[in-house]
Amino acid sequence: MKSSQLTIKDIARSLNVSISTVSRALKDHPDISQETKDLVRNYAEKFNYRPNVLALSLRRQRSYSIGLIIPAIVHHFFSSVISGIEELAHKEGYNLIICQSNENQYREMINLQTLIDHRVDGILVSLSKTTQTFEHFSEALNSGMPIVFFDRVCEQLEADKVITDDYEGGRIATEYLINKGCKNIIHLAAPQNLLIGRERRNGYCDALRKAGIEVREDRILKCDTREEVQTLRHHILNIASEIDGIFVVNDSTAIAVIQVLQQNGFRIPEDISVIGYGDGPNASIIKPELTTVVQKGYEMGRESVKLLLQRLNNPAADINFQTKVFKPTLKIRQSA
Amino acid sequence: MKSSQLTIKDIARSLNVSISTVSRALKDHPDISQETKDLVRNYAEKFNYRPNVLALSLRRQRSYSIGLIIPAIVHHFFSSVISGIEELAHKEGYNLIICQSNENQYREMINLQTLIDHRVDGILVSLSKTTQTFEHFSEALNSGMPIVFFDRVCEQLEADKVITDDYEGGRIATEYLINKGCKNIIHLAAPQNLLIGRERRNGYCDALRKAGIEVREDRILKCDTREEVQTLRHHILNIASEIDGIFVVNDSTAIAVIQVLQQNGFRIPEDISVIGYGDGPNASIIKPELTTVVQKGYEMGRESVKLLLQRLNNPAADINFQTKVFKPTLKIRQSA
DNA sequence: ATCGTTTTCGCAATCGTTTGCGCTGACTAA
DNA sequence: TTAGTCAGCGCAAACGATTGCGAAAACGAT
Repeated sequence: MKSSQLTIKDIARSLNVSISTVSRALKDHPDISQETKDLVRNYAEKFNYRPNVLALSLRRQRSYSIGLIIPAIVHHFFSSVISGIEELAHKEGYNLIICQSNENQYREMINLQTLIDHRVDGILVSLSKTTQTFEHFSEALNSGMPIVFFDRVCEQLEADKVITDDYEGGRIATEYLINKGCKNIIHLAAPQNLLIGRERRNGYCDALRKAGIEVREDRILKCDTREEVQTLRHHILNIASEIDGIFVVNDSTAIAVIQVLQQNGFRIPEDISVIGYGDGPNASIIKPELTTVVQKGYEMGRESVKLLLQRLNNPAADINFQTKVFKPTLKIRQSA
Repeated sequence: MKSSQLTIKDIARSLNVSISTVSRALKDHPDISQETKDLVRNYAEKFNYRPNVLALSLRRQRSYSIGLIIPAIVHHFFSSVISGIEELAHKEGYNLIICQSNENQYREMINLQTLIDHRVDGILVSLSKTTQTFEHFSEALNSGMPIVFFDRVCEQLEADKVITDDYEGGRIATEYLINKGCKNIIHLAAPQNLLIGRERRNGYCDALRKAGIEVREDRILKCDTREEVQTLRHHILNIASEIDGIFVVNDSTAIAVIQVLQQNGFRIPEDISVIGYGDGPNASIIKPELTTVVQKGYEMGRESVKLLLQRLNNPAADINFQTKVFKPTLKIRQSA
């Protein structure tokens, strides 16, 4: 079976011309006569010749593929980013290799190495939660690999970045709660090693301060998954009666919190208002529908590719790294 | 910058040995003296030599990467399949190239060609909704490309397959409704060109017949997205008062239906029982929580890779195609 | 008939790696 | 001394494609 693919060598042999003639004929090189071109092209078409991308990449020293390292595909935000990336990448003739880090620094490092080994032309990265050191990335950057970080980026790394203004996101969410009359607002936060975690938290804190509300450390809980909500269930319920607002770092955690509170007799938003972050499809499934900060995954994906392509298509000259910032907005529904 | 990666040629030059010696030293070939081996290996390690995967693939005529064609990453079922695939594939040293067809036959064909062009060793496919012809796949199969179809498969194609027993799924869901006392059950179905669409429908029909309930064509609606629910909104509401049960072909559609019904005063499950299909995370967010047929995405992904690897690792001898069938179960919650 | 041009094509190197085979030199055995 | 063995290494082809350069025809001009 496995009649392994037709090559220009095969065509050359069959047609009694040289390999180079076939190559040139296929790409319409002026040195080749029309007659020969037709001959070669008809043959190629008839037997469905397809160039070997591997050989091409080797020869050109360019693979026309880009790598993506993402914490987890199952999160709606990330899968919508992927859609944006794919869309544009394919349109520009690039192929996408996707790797999941599963929120694990070690896997992330392996992924990075894999992509480099495959000689991708550039890499798109959203950091894993557990990533604490960044040498793997700075090494890659220094060796000349173009990398664009998106959403979960790292301040210390000098590179192109695409982010949402998470400080702003935290601020507008919290201010909305304050304006609604909330006085005792807690924050369920992402790990603070992530910039997005710090920024959203800072936005929350500053909004409180600006309103003259004391910022209490015991009202900021590290809690950004459904599972963690279960772990912190008792603690949350203990303080639930003293609070009237919650700003949660992502939608699925917000939903889990709402469920726990509802199960224990708290009414949302009458007793406690809740705001999420992300605006995924779940936000409008939960009752009450979730008020949340909207994050534009698809657009961020596209923008990341754009930045990467800019770098790929320009000579190494441009050393100015860019950071593209998306402004978050608040989608007001029922939960706050 | 772009100090393009170190090659064995570079090492050979620096160390004043031949290229072949470097190659052999790195892979512990007995012909090379320990001394030389150490020399080469130390150098390689020190300067972080990494073999060029492209060159290797070209040489070996094997890329150690497998392709995946999937309708849409954003669906939870598919992203969990991906996780299963990735997990096993990476463990076995294979790299994954993911393509989305976006439920579009043309894109699917492009994806297939792209993967073949990249000389993947094998391909995993779940068909797009709009795919009506299958020559692209049969051609690829005939040319010797190993392909495993999963979930959305095609009867006519002779290949390895991984499916859930969708007939059974439709049957147990419908029987459960019947046992709950439902007499007037409608079915919101997937496109009937998809085998899973036909099977689930047949399961539904047979369950009705077995219970002595007439199968009415006007009670089977083609409707498998949130958007279509909106389109059919009026029709659904018109018949809502005559029915007491709905078997829906997937969770998100089921949820959309519940929302529409609730908005119009129908109580779930008191007035109408609803059963979904898939058991994604949304199922336990909606109120009432969704009773649904569970589909094991992660496991199906793993199994698909297993079948593919079997074929890759065996000589072409084995012509017997296998079909691995997962038995669906019913996750009973509140909506039925 | 001779020279110069132009058209049309082939040779061979190259990308990074593997691998069959042959070669050299040291050593052993007679 | 000579032949044979073997350890240790290099040459070169191969994988599939591109491309600079040279070369063989064909043709016109003188």
